[in-house]
Amino acid sequence: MKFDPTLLDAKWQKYWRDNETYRTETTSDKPKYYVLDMFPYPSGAGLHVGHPLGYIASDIYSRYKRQRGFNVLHPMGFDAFGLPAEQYAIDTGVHPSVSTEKNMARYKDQMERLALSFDWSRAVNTSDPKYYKWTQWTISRFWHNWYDKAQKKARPISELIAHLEANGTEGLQAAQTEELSLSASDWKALDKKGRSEVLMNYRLAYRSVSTVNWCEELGSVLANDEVKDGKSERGGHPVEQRPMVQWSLRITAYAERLLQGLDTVDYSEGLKAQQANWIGKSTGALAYFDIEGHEERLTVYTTRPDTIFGVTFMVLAPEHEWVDQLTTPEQQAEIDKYQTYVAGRTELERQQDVKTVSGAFTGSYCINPLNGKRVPIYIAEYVLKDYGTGAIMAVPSDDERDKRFAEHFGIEIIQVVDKTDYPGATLKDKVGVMINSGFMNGMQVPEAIKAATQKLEEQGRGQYDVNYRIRDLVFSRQRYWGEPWPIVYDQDGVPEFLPTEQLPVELPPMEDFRYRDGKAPLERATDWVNSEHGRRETDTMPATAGSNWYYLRYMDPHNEEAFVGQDAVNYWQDVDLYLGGVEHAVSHILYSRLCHKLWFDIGLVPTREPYKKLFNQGMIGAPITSIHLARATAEDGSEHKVWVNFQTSAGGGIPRMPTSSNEVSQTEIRDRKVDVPGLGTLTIQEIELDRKVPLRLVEETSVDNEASFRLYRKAIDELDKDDAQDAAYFRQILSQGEAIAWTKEKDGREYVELSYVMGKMSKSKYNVINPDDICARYGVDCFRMYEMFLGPLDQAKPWSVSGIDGVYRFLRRFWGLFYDETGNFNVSDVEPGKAEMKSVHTCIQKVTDDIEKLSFNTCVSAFMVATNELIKLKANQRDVLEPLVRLIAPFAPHLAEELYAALGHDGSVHHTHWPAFEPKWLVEDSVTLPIAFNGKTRFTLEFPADADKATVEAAVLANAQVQQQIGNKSVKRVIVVPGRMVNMVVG
RNA sequence: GCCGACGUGGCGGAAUUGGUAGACGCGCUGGAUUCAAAAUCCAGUUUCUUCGGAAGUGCGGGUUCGAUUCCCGCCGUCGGUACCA
Repeated sequence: MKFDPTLLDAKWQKYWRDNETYRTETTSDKPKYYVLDMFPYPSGAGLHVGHPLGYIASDIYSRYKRQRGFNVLHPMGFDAFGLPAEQYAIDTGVHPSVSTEKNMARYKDQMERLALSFDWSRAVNTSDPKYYKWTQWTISRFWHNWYDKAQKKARPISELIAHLEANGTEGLQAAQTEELSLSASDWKALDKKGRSEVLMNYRLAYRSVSTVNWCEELGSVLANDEVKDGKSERGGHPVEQRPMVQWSLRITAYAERLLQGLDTVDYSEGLKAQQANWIGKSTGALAYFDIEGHEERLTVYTTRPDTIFGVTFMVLAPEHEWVDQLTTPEQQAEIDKYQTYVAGRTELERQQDVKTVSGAFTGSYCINPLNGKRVPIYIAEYVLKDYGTGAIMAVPSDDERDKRFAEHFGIEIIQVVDKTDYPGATLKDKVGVMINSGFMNGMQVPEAIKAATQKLEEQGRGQYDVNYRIRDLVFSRQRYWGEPWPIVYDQDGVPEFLPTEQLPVELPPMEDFRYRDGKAPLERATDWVNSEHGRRETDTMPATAGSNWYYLRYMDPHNEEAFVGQDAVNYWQDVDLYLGGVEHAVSHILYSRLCHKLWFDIGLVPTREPYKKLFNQGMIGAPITSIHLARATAEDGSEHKVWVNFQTSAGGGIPRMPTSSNEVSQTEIRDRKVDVPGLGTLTIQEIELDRKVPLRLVEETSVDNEASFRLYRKAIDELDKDDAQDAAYFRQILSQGEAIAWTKEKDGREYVELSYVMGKMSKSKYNVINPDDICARYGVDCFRMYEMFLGPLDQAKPWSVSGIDGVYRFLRRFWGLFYDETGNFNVSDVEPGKAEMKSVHTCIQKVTDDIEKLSFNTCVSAFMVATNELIKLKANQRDVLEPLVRLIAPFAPHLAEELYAALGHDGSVHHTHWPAFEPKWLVEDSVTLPIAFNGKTRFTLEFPADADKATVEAAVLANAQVQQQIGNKSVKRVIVVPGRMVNMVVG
C-alpha cells in the first residue's frame, strides 16, 4: 500500500464514528483525567487555521492520557448565546437560533474532520433550553444565598432570615450593598416588600441602582471587561456611565478568596498577575475627618496613613452624595458649574485627558484627626465615586495628582517623607523617613503606617482597612439573545426567583428584537411578560452565564434532575487541564471561579477551584493586506492618483504579531512623499481609498529579507463568481489609479505593493485561511503535526504554509519504514540491534517528557530524528516499529491506526497502552566528552562509560592532543564532570 | 506610569539542575537521477579568517573552571492595565 493520507482520513474517521471510539464512561474504575478546551462561539465564518491549534494540542494530550490508562473526559460544545449572533441576526434578518444551528453543524463537521477525539454525545449548547434551564438554576443559587464574612462562606437566605428575626442586624457580618441597622422588631414590623428590600441588600444575586457602562448603540449595559478604552469591545461604540437598575452578582464578597485561590492553581505567572490586578487588593486605613459645622464625619480611604500630617486639602468625587450639603451658598454657583461640566464628559474624554487639572471648592472645611489642622474640601473628577469611599485626603507632597491639583489651586504643600536616601522613589514604594509629622518623626515609612493606623484606631478616628478594586458583576443585558432572568414581580413590584420546576423560562419567539425606544426587546413580548406567575423580568443574562458552569455539565450532560449529578461530579471533580485563548484570561476564568466557590460553599462541588491547570495557547495570525489609493500633487502642481504602501512610506519597520484580539491600528503616514517614475516626487494630499485585499489574491515575496505582499493585475480576474461584487469593486478601484499604479516586472507582469500588518484572522479582514484545503491536500495527520511544529504552543505566530512540505516528507518517510517503494508491507520479526533500540527509546523518552510539558513542537522533531536514524539503519523490525506507532498515535491518529492494523492488531491503536521507556537501551559502553580549555571547547575524546574522575583526568593529561594545547603553559586545575565534560584551567 | 512576557542564523525555532550554542524543519547552494521538469536522494549552509584559528545568543557589567541559562544596570518588542487614593 502506498501512502495516501486522503484515503486513510476517510477510512479511519468512518471507523471511529461507527465504533464510538471516543465515547467516555461517566464513571469508571480507572483514574479520571479531564481535558477541556474553551468552547467556541460558532461564528458564520467557520473554523480557520488558528482555531485548531489549541484543539489539536488538547487532543494529543487527551489521546496520550487515554493510552496511559486514564478515563479521559474531552468534550466540546458551543457558546451560542450573546451579542455576535444577535447582531448578525439584526444585520441579516436570519434568526439567531437558525444561524447558530447551521454554524454549529459546520463547526462539528470541521472538528471531526480534524480527528479531534471529542465525545460528541456530551456536546452542550448554551442556547438550548435544556441547557439554559440549569444556567438559570445556577444563578438561583446566588439569589438564595448570602455571604457570611465571619464564616467566610455563603449561607442560605433562610439562615439570614432566622438571624434577622432573632437579632435584627446585630452581630451580622455580611457582604452587603449598604450598611443596614435594624432591630429584630424592626424586621418583624416590615411588610413583604420591605423584607424583600432588606434581603436584596444581602443576596448574592441582587437588584440595585448602580452606575453602569451604558452603550446606546448596542442598547445594553456592558460589564467592565466588555469596555476597552472607553468604547465597547464589540463594535467600538461609545460607552457612558449611567445610573440604572440592574441585576448584579456579588463577586466582591469573594474577592479575597479569588485572590488567595490563585496560589493553589497552576496558571502562568502572567495570568495570575492579570487576575490579581483585576481584583486589585490594597491595604491601608480609613480615616474619619470631622467636618466644621456638620454632625457627620467624612470617611476617606488611604494606603498611606503615615502621610496624614501632609494633608492640606480633601477631595470628593463630583457625584459624592454629600457635595450638596457641604457646598456653601457662596460656592454654590461654582460647584454647580463644575458638576455640569463633569456630567457632560464622556468616559472616553475623561480617560484620554488626565493631565488637565480641574475641580471646585465647596467652601467647607475638615479637621485633620491627628493634628487638628483645618483643611478645605474640594470636588474633582480625578476622584472616582466607586473606588474606596469616593473621597480622599490629599497629600500633595507625595502624590503626583494631588501635587498638580495643589499647584493649580495654590494650596500649601508640606513635605512629610524625607526620601533623600531613595532617589526616584514614589508614593507606591513606601520608603523614606518621616518629617514634620509629630509623633512619627524619624520613623521609617512602614513603621509609620502602622503607628498612624494604631493612633487612629486608639482615638476612634479611623481603622485598618482592605480595599478591592473589583466591582460587583453587572449581570443584566437589555438584549434578546440570552437567558431570561427567571424572575417575576407581583403587583407591588416584589421580585421572586421562579422555582426549579418552573425553569427554564424560555425566550419567547420574536421576529424583531431590535433595541428600541430605550426599552429592552423582551418588553415588547407582552404576552410573555404578563405571565400567570406575575410580570416577568425582561433583562437577559450576559454571555458569561452559560460559560460559567459548562465544564460541570459535560460531566453529566443529560441529567434532567440536577445541573450535574453528584456521582458524576464526585468522580470527575474538576478540570485537570484547561486550554484556551488568552483573551478569556481575566473575565471568563474569574467568573467561573466565583461560581465554583459558591457551589463549593453550598456543597454542590467537592473542589475549591474549577481548573487545576490553565494553559493559554498563542494566536495564529495572518497578514492583513491593504491597498491605498492616494491623491497626490507633483512638484509642478499637477494632481495624480497614486498607490501608497503605508509601511514603506512611513518607514515603520516590520509589522509584528499582535497577541490579542485588539484591532490593528493604522500606521500614520509620517513621510508624505512618494517617488513615482516619470513624475518625480509627489506629495500625498489625502488617502481616498483604503481597502483590504483578500489574502488569496496576494503573492508573498521577499525583498531584502522582509516579507512583501503584492497584488498582480491579473489576480483580479481570478475572483470567482461568489465574489463578483468584490471583483467589480476591485476592478473599479484599480482602474482609478491606472496611469501610474503598476510596477512592471522583468517578465512583464504588473503589480501593486500592498501594506500589511499581522493580525487575527477574520472574515472582515479577508485573511481567513481555512484548514479544509490544507487537509485535503496533505491529509489531516500532516496538518495536525505541522500546526504543532510551528513553535511553542503558548507563542503567538503568523500562519505560514512554507514548511508543511517538510512535515509531509517526514510522514512519507515514516510510512516508508513499514512499506517498500512498491507498496509492499515490509516489517520483519527479526530481533533488532542495539542501535535501533536506542533510537526508539530515546524517542519514547523525549516524546513522553515533552507531551507532559505540552512541548509538542519538540515532539515532532524527536519523531523526525528517530525516523532519520532508522532509515539510515534500514530498520524494519517489529520491535522497533510497533512502539513508534503507538507513540505517534496521538499526533497522527489515522496513520497510526492504519499501521497498527497492518501490524496485525484488531481494535483501535488509541485504546492500547503507551510504550514503556527502558533506560537500559540508552546505556553506552563509552562516552564522548568535550575537552575544554579555560571554558572553550577544543575537541572531544572518548572514555569508557564507567570511568571515574581520576581515570578520566589521568587519561586526559596523558593525551597528546591535550599536551599540544597546553604547550608550555601549566595546568592549574582540571574539572571533570562525569558523563558531561572536561575543563582545564591553563595559564 | 505600573504589571507580565520576550529578545538565539536568511526564516520558524532547539538546547535537562549552568556543561560541545544553532537540534529539527523551511529556504538557499552544489551534486546524483531525468530527454527535461516535478518528485526523490546525497553533501554543504552562524559570521569573520592570514585556513592556524578567532568571535558569537539585544547592549554594558558581575558571579563561576565554565553563562543563551544566575545576579545588577540599560535598550528594544509584544501583551495587560491605569487619575484606584
